[in-house]
Amino acid sequence: MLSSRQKEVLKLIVEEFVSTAEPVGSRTLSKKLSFSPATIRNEMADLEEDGYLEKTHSSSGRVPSEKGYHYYVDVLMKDMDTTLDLNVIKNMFEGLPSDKDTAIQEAMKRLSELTNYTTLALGPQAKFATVKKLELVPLYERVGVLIVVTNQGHLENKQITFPESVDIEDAKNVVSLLNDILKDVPIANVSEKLHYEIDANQIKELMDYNASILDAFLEAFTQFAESKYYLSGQTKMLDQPEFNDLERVRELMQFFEKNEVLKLVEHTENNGITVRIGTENQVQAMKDCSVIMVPYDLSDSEQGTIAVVGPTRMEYQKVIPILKYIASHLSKLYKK
Amino acid sequence: MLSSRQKEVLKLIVEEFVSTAEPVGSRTLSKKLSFSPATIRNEMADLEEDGYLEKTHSSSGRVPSEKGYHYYVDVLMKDMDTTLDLNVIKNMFEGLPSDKDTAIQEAMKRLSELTNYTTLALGPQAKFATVKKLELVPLYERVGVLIVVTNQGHLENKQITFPESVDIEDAKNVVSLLNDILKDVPIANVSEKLHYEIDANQIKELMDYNASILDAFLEAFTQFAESKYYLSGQTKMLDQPEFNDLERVRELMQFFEKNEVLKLVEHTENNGITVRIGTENQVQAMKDCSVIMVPYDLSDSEQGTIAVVGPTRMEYQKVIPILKYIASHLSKLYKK
DNA sequence: AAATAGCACTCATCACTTGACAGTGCTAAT
DNA sequence: ATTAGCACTGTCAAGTGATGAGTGCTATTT
Repeated sequence: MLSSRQKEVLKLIVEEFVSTAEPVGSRTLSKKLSFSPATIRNEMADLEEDGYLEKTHSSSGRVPSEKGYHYYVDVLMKDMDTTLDLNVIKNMFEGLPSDKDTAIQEAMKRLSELTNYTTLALGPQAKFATVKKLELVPLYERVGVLIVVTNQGHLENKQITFPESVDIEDAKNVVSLLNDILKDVPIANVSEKLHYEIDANQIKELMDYNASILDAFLEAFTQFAESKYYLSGQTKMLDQPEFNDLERVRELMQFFEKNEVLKLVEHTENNGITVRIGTENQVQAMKDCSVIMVPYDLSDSEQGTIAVVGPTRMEYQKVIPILKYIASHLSKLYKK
Repeated sequence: MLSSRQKEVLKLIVEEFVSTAEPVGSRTLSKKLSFSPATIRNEMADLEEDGYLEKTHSSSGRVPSEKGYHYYVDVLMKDMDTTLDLNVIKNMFEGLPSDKDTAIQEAMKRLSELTNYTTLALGPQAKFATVKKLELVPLYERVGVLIVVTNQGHLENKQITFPESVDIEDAKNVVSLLNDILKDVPIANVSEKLHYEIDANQIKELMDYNASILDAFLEAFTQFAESKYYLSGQTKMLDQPEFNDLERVRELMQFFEKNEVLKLVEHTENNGITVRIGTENQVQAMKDCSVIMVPYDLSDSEQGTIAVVGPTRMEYQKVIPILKYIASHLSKLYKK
């Protein structure tokens, strides 16, 4: 258990380091607290022993450790006044497009501008979506587009080229059959359901003579399950002094380029705000970064996640309240 | 007019510099040509006077200028044997997905891996596409999705929320009317046509009582005209020694992040291969980069562009033949 | 006349030293 | 319990000198 003076010191070190990016020395702190540098040094030595602080080299000032940051976020911030200036985020929701997907994308762009950190949004998970309608639009001979509309208004499409042996009218019949079978079936179960019905029912007759149509249909559905995400303000990260190393920048950009970003927001059981600091992210390229994430609801069946990514030396105090606010308001925005 | 020895020297300087990224000195060249360094120096001095070469500082080796690169690409390469090793690009087209869009995306990824440069693909321009079918799928009360399918199988969708005063059955009628009116109309002309018909015809009656439906329709179409592009291997650029400067990297990444990449491939009248070197790109962030681009056809009405982006010190000799090959084969791939 | 050897000169780069500076830990004094 | 004093440690920026690659020019060779 930390003494209240230790808390005070830790808090000031975190805040000072967050704003200056320089290790904090005892002299600096003695100006803000009415104790001499020597006293502060003793407190700092204790905090370091307990793992809340670290030194960059033997005679440097102190820097918060992951544990230190966590204590700040979990304990110290709770006692602080984190009401936020609504003027700041007022324009956050102004004039958002009516289309949900693009609205969230746009909101994340703004959030990135507002915070100067990289933001990540996981589109509403299609997991819970169900099939609303299937449609096959013939384009030209033996080529058509299969369109799947979900109950949430998302859609997926896939061009299908039929083998010569297939009559496009037959294909249309298949689609109309599928429509009956798959209506209101959750996307995740489509594949299963389809296989089941094929074995049991008359589709077999229709499909049997060419399995490739079915494959095309199935492919369209698996594609559908892939989750989409939007990354905004990747380059904000480059403005952080911790990324003035070329090797580091390359590692980071390669991480952003690969589709591994999703790993960052995996395993969020908690349905409030989650803060992952440094190595907690389990990703090499993010070992000195923090991710703050929060789920949001667009409707009863649509849930997504938004996240802010920055250096461990992140303005938690500023970002967390904003993120909370946004998550709750995104929900309201489309629920009514 | 350059003497044949000058050509030889220029060619070797370009190739040497391309592979080493170090200014080329006379001693290096004298090993490859049977002349003494002094002789080479004289030739280099002449080439510099004529603007084909540059020095990085008063006593450095020579580096090709933009003019030098251009001469290499336009003149010297013509005399060279540029038949390419088909084994290398053999797997380029293997197992590409049947969906055109993702196929091109995937092909560009492979091209980026193969060349180690950043690649850019402009999806088939929707400009020439015409409307094949409109569909309105009702989702729940007062909300529906409008789907537009083009003759090329692309589609666009937009969620529309109807005002209370609108009956969704009316909306369906409107769509069916629009279907008749807009069928086979080029996307680019839809807006015009729509306005014209509204003034002239019976839609007015249907729409008049709430203009916002129409606005939603129109918005869907303008959105549609936006061209999509795919950028692959952005970070390949970071492997180039010319980008070992942090400021430069930031500038580049910010350029990639903004949607300005399209500026690079604008104004390509030529319908063969186009090479833009350095400042020819008219973009600050690309002033020491080259872009090699080539149009491709997917069908009579679908045309796109693929491009390779790298430093001016690019392996033109390697990239140009590959790009030519790919462009012509992409065309064949889907034309049959 | 073309090619080359020789030489003085120019820059960039690298390793090294040096001094200023910010900070610490410890001990003794308050 | 707090603080003043002091020796010590590591970082950083500036300055220095040696090294080496490369040039331009001129005189000489072929």
